[in-house]
Amino acid sequence: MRTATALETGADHGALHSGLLQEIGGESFGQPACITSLQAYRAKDVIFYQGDPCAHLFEVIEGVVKLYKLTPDGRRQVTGFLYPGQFLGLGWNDTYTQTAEAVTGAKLCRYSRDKLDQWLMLYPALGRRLLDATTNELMVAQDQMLLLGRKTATERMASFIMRLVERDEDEDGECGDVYLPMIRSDVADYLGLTAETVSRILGRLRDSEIIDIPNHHYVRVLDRDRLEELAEGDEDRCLV
Amino acid sequence: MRTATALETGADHGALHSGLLQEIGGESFGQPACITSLQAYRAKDVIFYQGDPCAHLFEVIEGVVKLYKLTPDGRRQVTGFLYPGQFLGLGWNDTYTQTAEAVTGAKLCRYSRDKLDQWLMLYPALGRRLLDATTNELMVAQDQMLLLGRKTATERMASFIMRLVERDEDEDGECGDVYLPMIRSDVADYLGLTAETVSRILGRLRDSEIIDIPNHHYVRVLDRDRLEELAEGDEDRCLV
DNA sequence: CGGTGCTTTGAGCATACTCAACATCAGTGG
DNA sequence: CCACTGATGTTGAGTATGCTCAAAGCACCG
Repeated sequence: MRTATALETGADHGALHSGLLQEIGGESFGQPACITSLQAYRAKDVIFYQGDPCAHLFEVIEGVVKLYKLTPDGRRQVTGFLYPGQFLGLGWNDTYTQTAEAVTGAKLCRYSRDKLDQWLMLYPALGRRLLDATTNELMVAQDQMLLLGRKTATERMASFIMRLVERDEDEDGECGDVYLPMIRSDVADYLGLTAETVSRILGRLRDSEIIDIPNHHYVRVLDRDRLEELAEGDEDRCLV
Repeated sequence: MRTATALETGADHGALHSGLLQEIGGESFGQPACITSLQAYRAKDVIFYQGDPCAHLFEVIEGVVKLYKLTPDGRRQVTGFLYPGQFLGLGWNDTYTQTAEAVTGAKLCRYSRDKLDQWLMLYPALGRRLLDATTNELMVAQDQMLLLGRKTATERMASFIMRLVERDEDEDGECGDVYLPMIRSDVADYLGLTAETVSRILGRLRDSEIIDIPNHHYVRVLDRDRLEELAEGDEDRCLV
């Protein structure tokens, strides 16, 4: 397990992207090194398995990570794709309740759960930061429940693309193509569909000239308004 | 056993069930009254609407509350049924992202969000309590995503009943009938099904002698092992 | 009693799935 | 550079699960 080639570039950790530590005062805490270390993963490396004892909390610094759950007979539900600034291993259990796997090459900041527990009592701002991150994940999860429980395949795809578009806009005002680092079956397992259906719907959106698909890992949005309508599901619901 | 009737008058509030205040020291904070007040609701009363400005956080003291989201065209997804000790209005937004409605008569403790914000910086244990509650909700939400995205109608119903059974066992070691305060269409909107399908599956579970249904609001589990198998979905998947 | 709201049951249908074939792409080694 | 390989993506035909629509059965309550 934990194939993770963990290229510990532990030289310059601490400072660079770690929102968590910045929040509670950057380097000024004496030994940040004793609580944190930077880990590097290649695409498809597993960061932890569902069921592993969980001693760490991770923060994505760079790259994209997917979280998923499996049923005993192998069906899979991807519960989220995590981008820089998001946390893995939230949930203070003995073991992880899902598997985390790098989608792209990724760098994660790793925090000791024990230390974090202690620090939570000392630095309220740290607790506040974690609480905000967690409530945010919770609200995203609730949107996803609506998507999985009540939206059609087309609405799910449209919602998914719209979210990525909005993420890019928030991030860097960029309005270019949307990057899909994950493969079709990952998208399918995230949206509660099959890979075939994802492929078909993308094809239909392309034929309707709502999007263009320059290659398998990029989508260009041609008609944002129409896509948004489809995502919200206040209209026709289907296509063609 | 949580009968729906509850509606005692709030003469002796303050002390009784409020986990949040107990955690940070009970009455010893000077004016707990300035931050908290006990509210009573009847079944079907709306506590807040999706879109309302949100000035309060609520804790269920007694009764059952449902949370749901609506699409523009009226489809509904129930995101949770909340029991005593659980919080409504987690998520620090300007407005509530879902509607909260009492399923049974209910008593809620209401906290001012502004005060809570201040207190979070003063009392780390309070932040810790909220963080634990939120991560717990998040993990339940992730289980629900697996249910909505990848389980069959029968597995969804079995999972739902099993959760209620386990809740009752944790609560009071009780092994009697499971109480379903909500109506069929609430269950349907929680499980991503229709009321008809919920009814049909319950009927089939009854015919298979896995459960008995003494009346619309109670389910007796006759074959717990078989129900658990169905819930986990490692076998046949269907029934009959 | 006659409502009204909830539940159950049935018949037919639609959406997304399954299974299968084929196309395309990325990486590898000759 | 090309041929080979395995992984990924697309497309088609037929099917099944759960939905829609409709009607009838119940329970509760004035």
